[in-house]
Amino acid sequence: MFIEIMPNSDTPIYTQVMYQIKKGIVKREWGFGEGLPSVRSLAGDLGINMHTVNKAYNLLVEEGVLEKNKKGYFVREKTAIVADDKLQAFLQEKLQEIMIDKKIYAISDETFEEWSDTIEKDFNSEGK
Amino acid sequence: MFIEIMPNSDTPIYTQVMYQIKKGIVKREWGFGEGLPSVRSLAGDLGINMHTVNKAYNLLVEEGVLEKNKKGYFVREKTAIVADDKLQAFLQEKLQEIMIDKKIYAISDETFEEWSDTIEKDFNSEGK
Amino acid sequence: MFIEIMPNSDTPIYTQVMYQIKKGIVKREWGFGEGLPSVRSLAGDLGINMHTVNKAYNLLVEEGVLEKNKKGYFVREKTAIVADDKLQAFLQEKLQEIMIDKKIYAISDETFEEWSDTIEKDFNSEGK
Amino acid sequence: MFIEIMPNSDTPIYTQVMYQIKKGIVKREWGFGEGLPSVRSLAGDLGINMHTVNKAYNLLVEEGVLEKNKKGYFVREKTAIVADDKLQAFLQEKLQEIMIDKKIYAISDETFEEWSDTIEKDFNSEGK
DNA sequence: GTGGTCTAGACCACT
DNA sequence: GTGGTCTAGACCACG
Repeated sequence: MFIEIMPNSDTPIYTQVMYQIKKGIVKREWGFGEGLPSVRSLAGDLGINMHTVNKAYNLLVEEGVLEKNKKGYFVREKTAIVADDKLQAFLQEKLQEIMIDKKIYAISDETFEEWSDTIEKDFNSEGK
Repeated sequence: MFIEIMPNSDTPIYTQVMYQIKKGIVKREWGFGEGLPSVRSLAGDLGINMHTVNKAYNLLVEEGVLEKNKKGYFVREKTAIVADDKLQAFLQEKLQEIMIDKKIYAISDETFEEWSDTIEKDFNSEGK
Repeated sequence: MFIEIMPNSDTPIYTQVMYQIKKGIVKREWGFGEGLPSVRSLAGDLGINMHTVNKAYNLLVEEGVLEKNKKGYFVREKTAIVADDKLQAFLQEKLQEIMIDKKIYAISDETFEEWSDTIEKDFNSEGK
Repeated sequence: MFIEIMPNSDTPIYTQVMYQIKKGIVKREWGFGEGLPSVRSLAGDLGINMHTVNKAYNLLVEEGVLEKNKKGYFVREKTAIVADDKLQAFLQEKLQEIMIDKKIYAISDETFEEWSDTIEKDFNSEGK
């Protein structure tokens, strides 16, 4: 799996790590039940601090995406990942924000579709 | 126009104000060239800090949504509002995040459509 | 409120802080809705690190005991504090452990009652 | 005797083993003076590391619950098992924590009694 | 002034 | 070798 971090993005690093891991799961680069790299090794690979990775992992546990045991962190079984009310509200809010910006900046449906397709294709592309 | 602020949301207040204003424009509650409430009065109405409103207004000027002159802030002509590269990248990133969460939490296309429709309807509804 | 930390205890400091805060709520030294000391000031008072207090506060938010907004951390309304299954299982496990030790070490019911009474009295005593 | 280990519990495995053994003694599944399974065989049965069992056994010797001789580990005579100050303090602290949580989460006396009864019944039930 | 993020580095617990 | 805890200190975002 290729995790890319943009240190200068407005998005906090731990959030980026979270999404990159979720993306890896979506792309099936990590199967259910599979173990993730250790906190320290991933931190080393990405050139970031251990605590930052740790925070990302723990938040993913809270979200129900990962689980941890005494050996480390693992991808949880798919059946267990469910969006609670708070997360659904969060997604709806985010969706509304995008739709507002789409209107305000007069981004055409075509452009928007194009973006979606590119992302979707990325999901289905072979991981590294 | 009704601006609703959720003080306990994770979204910063100035961001909420920005989106509520943009939404007002989308809903045509504010026409192009129309003046916005003064920083002080809006802050008073919403019960928030003057600096917060000020920040929201100024960021909207930066984004090209508003313009400022000696009399105050005004909605800019529609033709002038264009998303620059940075904003486009930001929107694409946000779109990717939603799509990742949609997949991870196995949110059905139907549910997603439903959300979009609700938001869309809100855009076309009569503002209070 | 008097928070006492035992740096040499086996119990992690953040756990101690959590229980001291809950105890303060039980003793009604902190009312519902009341604000807690800032992360940094409490850390200063206790002579511990800011991050440790922060962790305690955030875990209490997860547990539903506190809530946070942009101004800081607050005691949540009592009605909202409910033990979920995991927490109930945890308490039952802990209860079983105590009962096992009670039997093994032949601690008399009288001694045990005495301990409970002392703790209960402490709950009802005037805070600092 | 049936020793059940929950690998995903927050409680360290050696602690779980310790309590399961104490529980076995309470349930009189192991009489005083009786020998315990060898470190290797128990570790094998439970599918855990030998060192982990070893640690549990040695800590129980320290606590005065077991004694060790050249032939292995044995349940010590009941009269010899006494809680020292440190252990008493530990139990009182644990008791206080449970009582705090009971109050905070508004767990009723009835529920609590029920839990105690269930545990007590387990103590008196026929072992496996 | 409040919390949030990130880093660097140390020591410990568990298996 | 894995994660957990704690510290010290810096910089930033928010209101």
